[in-house]
Amino acid sequence: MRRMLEAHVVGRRVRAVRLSGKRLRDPVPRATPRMLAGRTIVAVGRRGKYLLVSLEDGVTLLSHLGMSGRWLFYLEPPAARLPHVHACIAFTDGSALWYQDPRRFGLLRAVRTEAVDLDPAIAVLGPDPIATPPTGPALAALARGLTLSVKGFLLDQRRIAGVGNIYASEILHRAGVDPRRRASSLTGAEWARVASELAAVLDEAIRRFGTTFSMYRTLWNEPGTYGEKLRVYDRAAEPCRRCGTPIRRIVQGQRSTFFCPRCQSRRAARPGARA
DNA sequence: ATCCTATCCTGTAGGC
DNA sequence: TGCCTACAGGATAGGA
Repeated sequence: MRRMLEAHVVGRRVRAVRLSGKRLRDPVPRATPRMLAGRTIVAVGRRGKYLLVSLEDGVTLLSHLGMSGRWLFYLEPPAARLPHVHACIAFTDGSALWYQDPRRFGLLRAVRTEAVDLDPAIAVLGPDPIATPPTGPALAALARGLTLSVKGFLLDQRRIAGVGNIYASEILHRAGVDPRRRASSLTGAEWARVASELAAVLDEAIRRFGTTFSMYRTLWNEPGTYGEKLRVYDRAAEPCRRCGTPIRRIVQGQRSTFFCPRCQSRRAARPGARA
């Protein structure tokens, strides 16, 4: 989304902003429209899952898509109105950016650019694995002493910022690690595999514009194509693509986890591993 | 500090 | 067809 927004909105000047008035994760501050109006977008950044749309005069629009949020860009906004649109940013050239979010778990607020890192949502984030690809030893250090599961570890944005529920399952399958293992119990070799698969999965998912299995769309309302690459997510009872064993679905911390009980066991033989 | 649970909200799929 | 439950890409407050 950062890359798509960068290509389409940098250089455009905000004419006006309309809000639905509905609360998202937090209330959208009423000052947001007047902080953006009249200013030109100069860059689009990202920290973990948060988008940072920065404008002139040191103003940044902070945004998170939550579970069901999407940004839609229109050269000419449609006359028919969509449901669940909580922000319409109209540009001076007639184009527009709309924020749509049925479940309203997203976040939207304008902040001072110099204070972005102090924003409570941003301040708690751990290292960003795309900006700085993690090494095995670095992950092992972050996990030292923790009793939570390795799946829970990957999902915790305060430890690693940016991995969500789909990619956590995918990373652990590719790394051959059981998601139920305690994070502190992984060997150095296992952390090394998690680190490299984490980087590989995020890289390919980004190149494919994300994973659409229902609601998510790109900036142009098209599905992302990483769904074609999924090995375990949403494939309960289907055969593992590597060994044919039925994929299992379990629940960890109220979130679904998908894994192959054979490939992701401690004894599993792994491709490329010595016998 | 770490962990676990419940909660916010709407839409959809599947069983009956 | 309607009615019901379960579940969905996330983060956080509050309690143990």
